[in-house]
Amino acid sequence: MTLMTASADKPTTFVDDYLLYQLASASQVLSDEFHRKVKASGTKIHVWRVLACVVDQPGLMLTSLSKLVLYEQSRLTKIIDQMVDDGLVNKQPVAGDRRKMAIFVTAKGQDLVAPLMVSAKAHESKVLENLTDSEMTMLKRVLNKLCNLQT
Amino acid sequence: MTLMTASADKPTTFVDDYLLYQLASASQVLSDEFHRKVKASGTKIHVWRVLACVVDQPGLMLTSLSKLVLYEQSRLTKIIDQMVDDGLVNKQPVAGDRRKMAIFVTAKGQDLVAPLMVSAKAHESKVLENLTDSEMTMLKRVLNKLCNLQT
DNA sequence: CCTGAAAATATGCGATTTCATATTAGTTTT
DNA sequence: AAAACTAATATGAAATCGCATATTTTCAGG
Repeated sequence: MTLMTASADKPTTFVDDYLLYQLASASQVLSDEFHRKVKASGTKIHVWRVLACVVDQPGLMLTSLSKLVLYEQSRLTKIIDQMVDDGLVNKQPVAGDRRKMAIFVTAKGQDLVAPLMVSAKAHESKVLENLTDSEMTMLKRVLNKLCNLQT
Repeated sequence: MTLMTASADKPTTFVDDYLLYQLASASQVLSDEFHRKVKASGTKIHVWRVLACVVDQPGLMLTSLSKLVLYEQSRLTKIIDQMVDDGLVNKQPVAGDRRKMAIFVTAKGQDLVAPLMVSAKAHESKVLENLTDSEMTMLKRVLNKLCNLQT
């Protein structure tokens, strides 16, 4: 039999042994925890997310960035426009294709995101303290594997 | 040194080795995949989510259910009210505390959710085919551990 | 090059979500 | 047993999101 993942004594309910629920739950619980700090610092969650991604991969065009950030394109367009207004990022036309816009972080955006990235890594470390080294390594490896299955 | 999770050759970018991003990404990518099927069947995502949870743990009051479903309370109130109108669940006053409402699935709700749960498990199986048994076991165990850390 | 298809981004609007707070009910303290 | 506190749910207004679609530009075939 294949479905005996959880503790064998109590008959497992649906959601507790359903991978997509477990992923959503772990993601939400842990993210909410950190998001409280982000909000406390006066930054909106989506601004944090976008900045972290733009810093990570500067110069992406909107569509690619929307895949990285995991936000739908039209939503990201609106967020970016707002962030441009706020001086956090800028849109540069791409030479050779006048449709494309490359997104870069500004100095102001850098200043905003830098401490948050430090804080994010600190929070992550705290979370990971609860796992063994091998658990952590395997978790990250498996998560990456899962992400790259997308059909 | 502690932060060497990803392949040691390419200098890892921030998000790719950041647990909260990996969790969010895996969750979104895999959920979106299944959500396409849910939408195709004409059911809203949040209706699917709530039904699966109510079937799983019938009779929870709104607040407890909102924690299980991972939806904010006032949002769940509105969703449940709509679902009551649609005959998918019902709210029963709880004896002994007139504030509380216990949520149960109706026969119509059952009929709607049953095939989706089968489909969900089938989708999960397909996803899990890409992992070894020990990877799967450990993944689910670690995810549960992470969820229960919440401060 | 002209036409039709595809890609990248933008936009309008309806629907959903969130936030703060109201309301009602139970609990505790004195 | 009144006052103050806490808990459970509801509600209204503002913000956000998502869908469908428009617009502009590039690409591919004949």
